Amino acid sequence: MQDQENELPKAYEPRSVEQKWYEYWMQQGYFTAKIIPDKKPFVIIQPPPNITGDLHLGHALTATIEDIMVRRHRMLGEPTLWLPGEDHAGIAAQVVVERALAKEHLTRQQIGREKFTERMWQWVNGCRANISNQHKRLGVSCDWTRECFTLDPGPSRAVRTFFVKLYEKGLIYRGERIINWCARCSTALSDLEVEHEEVGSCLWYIKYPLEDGDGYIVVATTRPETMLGDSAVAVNPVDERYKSLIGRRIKLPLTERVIHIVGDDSVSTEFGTGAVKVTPAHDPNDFEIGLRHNLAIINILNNDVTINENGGKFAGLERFTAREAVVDELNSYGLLEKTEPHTHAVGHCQRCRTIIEPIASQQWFVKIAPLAEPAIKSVKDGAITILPERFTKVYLNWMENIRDWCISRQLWWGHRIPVWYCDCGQTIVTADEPDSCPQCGSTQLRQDPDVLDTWFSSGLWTHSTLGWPDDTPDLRYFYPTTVMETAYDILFFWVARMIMMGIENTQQPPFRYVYLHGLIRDEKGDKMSKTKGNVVDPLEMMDKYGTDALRFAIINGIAPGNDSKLSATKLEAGRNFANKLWNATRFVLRHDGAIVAISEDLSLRPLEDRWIVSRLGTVTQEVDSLLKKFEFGEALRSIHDFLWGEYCDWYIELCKPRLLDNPAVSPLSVLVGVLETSLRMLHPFMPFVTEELWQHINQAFNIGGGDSIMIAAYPLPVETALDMEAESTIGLLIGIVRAIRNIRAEYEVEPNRLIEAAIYVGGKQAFLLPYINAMEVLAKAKVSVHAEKQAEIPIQALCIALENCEIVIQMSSMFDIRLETERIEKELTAVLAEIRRLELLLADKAFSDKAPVTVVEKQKEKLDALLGKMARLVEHKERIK
RNA sequence: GGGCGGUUAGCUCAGUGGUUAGAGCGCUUGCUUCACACGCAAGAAGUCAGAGGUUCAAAUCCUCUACCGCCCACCA
Repeated sequence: MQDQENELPKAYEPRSVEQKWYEYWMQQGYFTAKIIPDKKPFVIIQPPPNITGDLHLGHALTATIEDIMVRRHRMLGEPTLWLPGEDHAGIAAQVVVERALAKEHLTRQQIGREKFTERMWQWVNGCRANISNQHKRLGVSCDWTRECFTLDPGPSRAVRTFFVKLYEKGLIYRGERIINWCARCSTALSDLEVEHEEVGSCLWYIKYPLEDGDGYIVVATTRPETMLGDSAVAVNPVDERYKSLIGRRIKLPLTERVIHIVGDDSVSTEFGTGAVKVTPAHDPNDFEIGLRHNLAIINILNNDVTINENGGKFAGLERFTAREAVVDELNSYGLLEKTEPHTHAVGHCQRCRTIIEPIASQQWFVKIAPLAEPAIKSVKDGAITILPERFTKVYLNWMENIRDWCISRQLWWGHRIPVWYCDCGQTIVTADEPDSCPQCGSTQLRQDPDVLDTWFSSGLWTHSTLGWPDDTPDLRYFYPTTVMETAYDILFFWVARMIMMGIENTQQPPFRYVYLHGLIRDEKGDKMSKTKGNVVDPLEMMDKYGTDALRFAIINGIAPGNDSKLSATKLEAGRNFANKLWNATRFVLRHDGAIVAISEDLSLRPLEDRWIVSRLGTVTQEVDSLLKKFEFGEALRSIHDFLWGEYCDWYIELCKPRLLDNPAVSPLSVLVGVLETSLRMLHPFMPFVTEELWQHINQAFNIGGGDSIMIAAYPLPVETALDMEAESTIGLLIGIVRAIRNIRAEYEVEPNRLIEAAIYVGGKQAFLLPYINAMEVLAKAKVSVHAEKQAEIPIQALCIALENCEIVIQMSSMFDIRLETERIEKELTAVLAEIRRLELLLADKAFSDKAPVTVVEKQKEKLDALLGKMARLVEHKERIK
C-alpha cells in the first residue's frame, strides 16, 4: 500500500485527471441514453447555447445544475437522456458576424446574401466545436450522439411543418401592423426583443390651427417629427373642452394636409392637453385609432429611419435631426406653445441598443391566444410545475396578456419562411420547396425573403430534437421530457413558447418541471457583459482551480431563482475542498486490510463507527430530500459539511489511535465504506475528483463497485440507519474534547503537556469509559471517568459543566503553579506600571486639552484593555493560589 | 402604472414557525500533531432593515414603512 501512496501527489492536481476520465466516460458510452421500454426515463433537453462566442458562467451554471440532476438519475438506474445542442441565434449571431465584417470594412449588403450566409456557416462551424469543447471541460455527461443544431435538416423540417400547420389552422397570418423596427439591424422585432429604458426627454405642445382660422387645438407629443405622418387629432368624446370640435378640420402645419378631429375613448383627458395627434403608421395606439376611424396610414420613414418623400421638405433627414428641424420650424411660425421636460420609456434593440422605431409594416404574425390558452391551463392544472413557485405568477400574468407575435425578420440568417409567391398572384405555403405554381404551373416562384424569429425554432426544441414531426422511437420514449432547467430571464422568450408549441404539436406539455436558476453576477453584483469587461471566463477558472472547484463555487450557497455572485474566495473554497477529499483518501489508502460492507455487524462495532454510519445515514436522507426539491446549494453544503466537519475532523481522528493499536475490531471497513459512499453522493456535483478517488479505493480495497463511479449506485436513505445512542454519546464526547481544548487554549498550556481531567457522568453514561482513551491524544488530557459525581471537588481545580457531564481539571496539571504564579506576578507588575503611566497621562490637562481627540481616545481604550487584563490576571492568580 | 425579489457576522450568502441563528472568506491566538498550511485547534464578531400584529413560541406568518435591485407595461 506504500506504493499506492507514492503514486498520489500531496495535493490534488485537477488537470492530470479531468481529461483522462472524460475520455474514459465517452469511450465507455456512459452518456448515451438507451431506451429501456419498461422503465420511465429521466430527460433533460439542454438549453442550446447561442453560437455567438464562448460559453460564459451562466452556461456553466446551467450545465452544472443539469449535470447534477442527470448524473444522479443515471446513478439511480433510470434511463437518462441529456440532449445537447446549439442555437443558430438569428439576429444575435448575425450581429456578431456583421461586426467581424465591419472590421474588414465590409457590410453584408456589399457581399450579398449568398456570400454572407457562407460566412455565417464558417463562423458556426468554429463556434460549435468551441462550445462543445468548453462543455466537455465542464464535465457534462450529455449524449453527444444526439447533439443537434437548430438549422440541422431535422429541426428545420420541424420548423417548416409547424409553420404550415399553423398557417392552415389560420393561426399564422400576414398583415400590416405596427412592429418594432431596428434601423441598424434593418429588421422587425417582436415586443420581447425590445428593451425599455427610461430616458429624460421633452413633451412638446404644438398648436394645430383649425382650417377655418378659428383658433387652434394644442396637442402634446414626445416625438414631434411624427406629425409629418399625422392623419387626425383625437379627443375623448366626453371631454367638455373639445366635444364641440369633433368633426372640425385642421390644417396640419408643415404639410399641405387637412385632417379631422375625431372622438375616441382611448384618449385620456388627464394627460397633456387631452388632445392627441394620431399617427397610425408610427404608434401602436394611433394605429388602432386609425382602424376605428378609417384613417390613412402615412409612413414617413425609410428603413434607415431617414424621413421619406411623405415628409416633404424634411425628406432625407435622419429622424432625430428631423425632430430638431420640425421643432425649429414650428417655433418660427409661433406654433410651439411650450416644451416640458418629460421622462418616458424608450425601446432599444436587445442586440444592438439602437432606439426602436414603431412602424406599420407587412409582416408575418402568430395569432397567439389560442396557443396560450392550453399553455395557461397546463400550469394552472399542475401538469407543469414551475420552480421556484413565484415565477408561476409571472408566467401566468404574461400569458394572460399575451399579444400576437411578429415572427418575420428581414435578416439573412435563420429559417427561411416557407412561403413562395408566383407572378400570377398565388401564395404557396408548404414545408417542401414547390416545383411549380399549382395555379398557373409557372416555375418562376419567389420564396419570401424573410427568415423566422430564432425563438420560433427554439420553441420546438423539446420535440424537434427527438425527431418530430416523424413518429420516432426517441420521440415516443423520451417525450414528454422531465425537467426544463434554465435561467429565469428567458421564461417568456423560450419556456412559455415551448409550452405552447409542445402542447400544440403533441397534445402533451413538453416537460413536467420548469426549474429556473438565477443569474451569476460579478463580485460587485453587476451583470457580466463584454462591454463592461467584467466577464469571468469559465475556462480560465477551470485552468486555475480545476473544474470541480468551479462547479463547487457556482453551486455552493445558491438558492433556486436567486442571483449569485462569483468570487475568487468561492473558487478557492472549492479547490480546497477537492484537496481535502484528496488527502482524506490518501490517508485511508495508507492502510491495508479486508473490507466488509458498513452495514455488516454494525451493532458489534464501537460507538464512533456506529456514529459516523448514523451520520452518513442522516446526510443521505437530507441530500435525497433536498435534491428532490431542486435545492442543489443546500445539498452540496450538507455533503461538504459532513465530509469535512464530521468525517475528516472527527472520525478520521478517532480512528487514528485504533489504527495504531491494531484492535480486534478494525475501523477500516467503516473508514473506507463511509468515504466510498460519500464520494458516490458527491459525484454529481464534483465528478472528476470523486471518480479519481473512487477508482483508487475501488481497486485498493477490492470493493467490486464496477468500472466507474458514474454508473455506481447513488446512495439512498435507509430507515434503519439512525443510531441515537451513538449520536448522543459521541456528541457528548466531542463536547468534552472541545471543552478541554478550550481550557488548554485559554490557559496557554504548552502543546505537549498532558493535563489531568476527571469526567463525571451520570451512571447511564458509564459506557463512555472505553472510548475516552481514543480521545486522549486529541485532547492531550489524561482522563479518568467516574460514573457518579464525587462529593468533593479538589480545591485547585477547574470545573466545567456540560449538558450531561462535568469536567474537573487539576490546575497543577496544566502548569507548574509556582512558576505560573511568578509569571503572573511579573506580568501584573508590568501591567500595573503601564496603567499608572496611562492614568497620569490622561490626568494631565496639557495632554487631554491639546492632543487630538483620536489620540486621547486611543489611550483611553488602551487603559480599559489593561484594566481588563489586570482583572483577569488577579482572578487567575486567586484560583491557582 | 402593475408585479416580483432582496435587506441576516467585516465581506459573499444559506437558513422561512421551535432550544443558544449557520457556512465560506476575513480577523485574533496557538500549532512544521506521522492525510492535508489548499491544513489543524481555539476564539472574537449578529437589536436577522424599521414599526406594529398573530402565536405558548417569529429571522421565519400577516400589515405598514424605508432603502436597493429586477421584470412587465402602446398614456401621446
